Amino acid sequence: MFRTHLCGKISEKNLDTEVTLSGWVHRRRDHGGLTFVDLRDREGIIQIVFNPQLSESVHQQAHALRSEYVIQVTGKVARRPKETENLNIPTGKVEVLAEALTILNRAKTPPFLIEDEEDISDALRLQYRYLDLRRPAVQQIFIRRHKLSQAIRQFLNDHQFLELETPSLTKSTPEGARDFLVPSRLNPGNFYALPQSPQLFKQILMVSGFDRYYQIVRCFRDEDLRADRQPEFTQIDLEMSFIEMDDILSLMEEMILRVFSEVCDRKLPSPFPRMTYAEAVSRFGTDKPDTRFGLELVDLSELASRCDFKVFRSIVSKGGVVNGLNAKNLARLSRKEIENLTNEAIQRGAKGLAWMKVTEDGLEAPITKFFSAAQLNEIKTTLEGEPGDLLLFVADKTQVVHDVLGTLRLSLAKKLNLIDEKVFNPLWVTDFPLFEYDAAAKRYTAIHHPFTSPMDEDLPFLKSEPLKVRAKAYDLVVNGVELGGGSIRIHQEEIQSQVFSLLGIAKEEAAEKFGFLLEALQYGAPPHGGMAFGFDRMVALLSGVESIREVIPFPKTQKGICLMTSAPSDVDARQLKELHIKKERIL
RNA sequence: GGGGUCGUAGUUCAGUUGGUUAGAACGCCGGCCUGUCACGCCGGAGGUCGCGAGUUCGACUCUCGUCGGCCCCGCCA
Repeated sequence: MFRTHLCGKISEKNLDTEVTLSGWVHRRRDHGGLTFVDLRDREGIIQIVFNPQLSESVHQQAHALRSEYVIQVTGKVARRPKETENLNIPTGKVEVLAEALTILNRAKTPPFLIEDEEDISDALRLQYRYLDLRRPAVQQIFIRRHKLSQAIRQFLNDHQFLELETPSLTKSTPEGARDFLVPSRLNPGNFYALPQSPQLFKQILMVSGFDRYYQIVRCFRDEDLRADRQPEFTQIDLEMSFIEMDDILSLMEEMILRVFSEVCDRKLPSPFPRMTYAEAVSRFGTDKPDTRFGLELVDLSELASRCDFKVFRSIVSKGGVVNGLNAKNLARLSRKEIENLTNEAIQRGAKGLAWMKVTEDGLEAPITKFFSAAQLNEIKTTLEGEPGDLLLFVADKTQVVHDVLGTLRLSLAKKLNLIDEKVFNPLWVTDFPLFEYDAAAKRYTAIHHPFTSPMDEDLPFLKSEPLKVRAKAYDLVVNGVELGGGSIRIHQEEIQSQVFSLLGIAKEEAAEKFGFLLEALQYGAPPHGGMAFGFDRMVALLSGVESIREVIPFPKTQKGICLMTSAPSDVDARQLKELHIKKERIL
């Protein structure tokens, strides 16, 4: 038997009992006469004392111990002498007096210390991920990840959802992200695709009558990586029949409330506020607003159209907009610092950044001369300017203005320390447009996906003004992070055909690409809808880390490489031959 | 595909205007030490300055290229 207890679980309850522990040597403090070893396992750390008075030979053995050796120790649990208690660790009131020691395995000196605070480069951590994962703080993240998935499963099980599996080797579809392809040996020249999500399958499961489905499932997208994007990631995927939007929003809200409270003891405001897409974009410049702070965008187009500042006036007359943002207390910024803000704006696509400082005497800036006293006062009032504030303005096409000020808003909030890291601000964003217009391709594209149902009252606009049609789609945004999204699906073939034709997908093409779904919808599809959450993002949010790499056991670098295994790699010529694949360098 | 940033001992980092022997801390190795817990003290080893080319009498330092990590744009529910 390797052990009777876990290191971190030893307490005063075990006093005077003999225990056997197995674990890693966290640290050794060799005093010559007396040697202390901190023994670590998943549950924590316990101090082992090697005393020559207890056993000369075991004390001698302990001299050979080194960091990360795997050992087994047997001894009595004893209360520590009063003045030597260590209240920094949970087991700090007791220690184990070693009577026997077995070195189960030696260890090379690790490339970095197995310590929570160690500041190690990402590259090294990922190369030696197994050592990185040994760090207690890192393990906590994965324990939390486990608890979260269990809590979600339990909630969904309690609500009559069935966990059903969908294929990982499936069919490539044209919409959305780039597919990862898998060559088929049995079908020369043909490829499977790894699923971007189980979207089509879960709808078909509804047609089959399973009523409620869920899966915590791996998804794949072959796009460039970001801090919050990995080529393979995990979704909480679910779908329900005979429900409307409000049914699903309230159930999902209940789920989030419950699991956040169970896993991290976090209480969220309830009910979650709701905001339309239009409102989110006009107030925050984005469809995933961080509502933990103000700095909202204010539309000044009307005022701009009647001022003497040519830049503003001409942009408005050409159909653009002018928005302002009050950067509280930033009038102290130097010209250089304002220039930095301007550069940030320009990087985001603005032509420039106009500004005014609010002083006791009113607004001050080179451009104030283009405005009447009344107009200046109006600007100040509208933006709620108080002395010491800096007012920023961007004039451009609507999307550019929103994009620039939305980004600036976030970076200013960081700069001004306006974000309370302890707060979770959930928000439902609803009433998304169904389509957007792709000017380059001269066609409409689906904002969510092509199976999203239009709102009933907007159906008349499908033919006349497609951009006016709103979707039965919804996103859950927390602190500016899009945690999940979903929609009520189209279950009627006629509407689906109309949408396809607007998307420029010909009947034959639609039939070829996802004919199986279209056909299924004709055999009595129930009204249905669903949602998918980014599970990695959820764990990251609950763990307070920026990158989802931190919450994925074996993540890939920005170039899509696994530094531990060196995947992807070259393969044997024979393997390629079997797959009917020939490599050719395309220059 | 593009922009930014970083790369020096096992690790984290410093390194002056381009100057001769590249430093610190931690870690590692050896010794001493019976109440430490980031133990302490003494001593020691450890470097292709990411790689390649160029400029120069001389390059860690300047230039160009290249490789890799990270952040972002494009791309992406």
